[in-house]
Amino acid sequence: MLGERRLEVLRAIVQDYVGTEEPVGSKALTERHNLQVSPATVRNDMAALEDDGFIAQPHTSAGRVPTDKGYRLFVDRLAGVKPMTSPERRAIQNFLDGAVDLDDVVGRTVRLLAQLTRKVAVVQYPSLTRSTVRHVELLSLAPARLMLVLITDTGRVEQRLVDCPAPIVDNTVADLRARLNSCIAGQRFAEVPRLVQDLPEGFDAEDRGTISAVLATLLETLVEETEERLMIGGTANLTRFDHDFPLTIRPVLEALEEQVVLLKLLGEATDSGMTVRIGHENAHEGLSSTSVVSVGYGSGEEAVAKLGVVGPTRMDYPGTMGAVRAVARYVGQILAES
Amino acid sequence: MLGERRLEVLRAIVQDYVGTEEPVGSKALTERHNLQVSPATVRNDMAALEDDGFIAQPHTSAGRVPTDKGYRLFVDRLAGVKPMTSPERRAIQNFLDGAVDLDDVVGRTVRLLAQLTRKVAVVQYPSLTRSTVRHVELLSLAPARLMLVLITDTGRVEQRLVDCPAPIVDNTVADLRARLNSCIAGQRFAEVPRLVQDLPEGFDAEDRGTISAVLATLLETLVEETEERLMIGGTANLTRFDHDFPLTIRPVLEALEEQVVLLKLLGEATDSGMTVRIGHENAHEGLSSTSVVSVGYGSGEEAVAKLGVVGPTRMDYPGTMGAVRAVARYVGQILAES
DNA sequence: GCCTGGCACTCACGACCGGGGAGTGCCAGT
DNA sequence: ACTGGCACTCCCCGGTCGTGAGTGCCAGGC
Repeated sequence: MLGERRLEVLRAIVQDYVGTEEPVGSKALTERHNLQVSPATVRNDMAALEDDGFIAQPHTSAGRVPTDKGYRLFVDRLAGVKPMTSPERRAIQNFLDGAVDLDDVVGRTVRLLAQLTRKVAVVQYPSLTRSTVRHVELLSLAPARLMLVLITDTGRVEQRLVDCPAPIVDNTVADLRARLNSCIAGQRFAEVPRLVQDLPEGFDAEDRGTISAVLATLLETLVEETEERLMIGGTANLTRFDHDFPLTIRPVLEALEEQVVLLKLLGEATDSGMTVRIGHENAHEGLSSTSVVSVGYGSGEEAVAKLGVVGPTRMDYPGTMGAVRAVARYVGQILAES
Repeated sequence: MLGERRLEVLRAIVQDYVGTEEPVGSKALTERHNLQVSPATVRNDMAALEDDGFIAQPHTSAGRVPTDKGYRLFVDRLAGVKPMTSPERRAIQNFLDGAVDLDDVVGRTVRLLAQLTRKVAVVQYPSLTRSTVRHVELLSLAPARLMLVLITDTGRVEQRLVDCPAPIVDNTVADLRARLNSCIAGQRFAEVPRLVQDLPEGFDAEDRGTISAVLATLLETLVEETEERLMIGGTANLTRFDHDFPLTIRPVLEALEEQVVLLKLLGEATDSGMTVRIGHENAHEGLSSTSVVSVGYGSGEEAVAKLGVVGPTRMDYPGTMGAVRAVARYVGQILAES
């Protein structure tokens, strides 16, 4: 049962608080925003908003501060996504265009996001689950030792050593390489296990053990590398908001070092659209006074990975969301080109 | 002109200060360490040490604190390297033994160092400059597009796309691959430019452009990848000593994000033995109240890369140096095995 | 019924103050 | 050359107090 004006008051409180970093009072509100009512009226609205849990006061007779719930309402109903200006867009594109390989793309993206949002940036490497195999290479390093190299369409390269149960001749290796490639090149990872299933049958019995070892390693690589890697940056920005939370910076840093936590964090984001997790909505308690803005990105229609930023709950949501969305788009483009 | 006892006093001051994190006074010193003299005598020594710039007092009539110069003398002449206990050694070895590939080795090393020293850990990827080529692979992705994959003896894999000036047939690719490998496999990177110099001459004129492109890319890769990558971890440990430097943590984080700075930092370390850079000895001003302990590591005799930790100048130097040295040794072993 | 101005009340914050204590420098004595 | 004594310095800690922003509530006006 929130009146239109009350929502307006909440919006004003969020905006002012984000700007000033100080609890905002009724008088200041009426002055800065032209709500056409008196402070007293605003006070009534504030009392109501507080009853509903959207705002809170740090101490009796201090100004009001938005709660997690208040921010939630703000992002859901009151705030749009602030689009980037065209100079900004150009800067993003220019910066990302200079990348030479996948590591560089991810590295640049992290730096860009961190700089743009002045927050901690997290970028997941493009996932292999939805990727396709570009090429598989087999090299014999020693009579009974092979190296398996897997190249994906996102430009990622993975290599594994394979110890063979029996020596294998180069011709067989070449044969296996050719068959493997004709079998799975261009195919999605998910399809690979099915496709290689019958492969050993075309070979001599003595080589089958080796073939199986190779295939086992290949499948293992596909699974293992589905556990994503990620890159983070901009941790120095944590100090930008630490005077509010001198105690909180520690658990945040700790959480950021645990890849598992971060992957889960990004993973929670729904595939389509942007996800904003505010304060206690984050499962990890070290992040209970931070918000996470994340979005999927990809070279095609589907998202192949996620990226996002971690900042204080008191953040400029529209601006941050705009930056995150813009960066995600351009990274997608870059990946599609390469 | 420092008497034996004065050195002893300095050592005691450093040890106490590192332990208590508080300026240490003459009385406390005589109590905790059995210097067989009275506080007054110690005061005289302290005055002399202060005149020589080894210690300082934060305020008049507070205790003394070691200066950078004091720490320097301490590590140079007063402190040994504290060896790890054998359970610790075993733990290190066990932890590192579980690594599956190079990334994993480096990742584990960073975590281990950070945990062991409770400081920020920095580990450089094994350098390619002294590495040897294990294998070069060439794949044709499209009629006029090749992929070059370089595999090193340290298990590192680099790939590059090569756009060919003219289409090239698979046979030629295979031929080139074979010749390249027989030419440079097992050779040091530094030798490669000389070795491949005459390679194009064995091929048809029409393919020479492509061959040159491939070789150019190969050499470029060797150079580019000599610019090292590195991994850092344990930044959460910064908060462990930040109550001393609440202002300083920011520039430290910033310095840590600049790979260039870090590489230079590690690079300064001499190849043999451990290097300790104390406070202002570090070129980067953001690190002027931190010390860096670094050492080279490698699979053979020579160091292929460096690793180290960054912590407050007030650190347990013997213990830290012991941990760093031990980790470097075991990483070297692991690399040699793989 | 909703909005407004007025009013008394609450508290965080910063300034000020004063005692206690750890530490120092110096000096005279052994 | 070392020691004990002594006066001095100054940080730190706790308590007090004034100020000001902000609040809740109430009575009155549109």
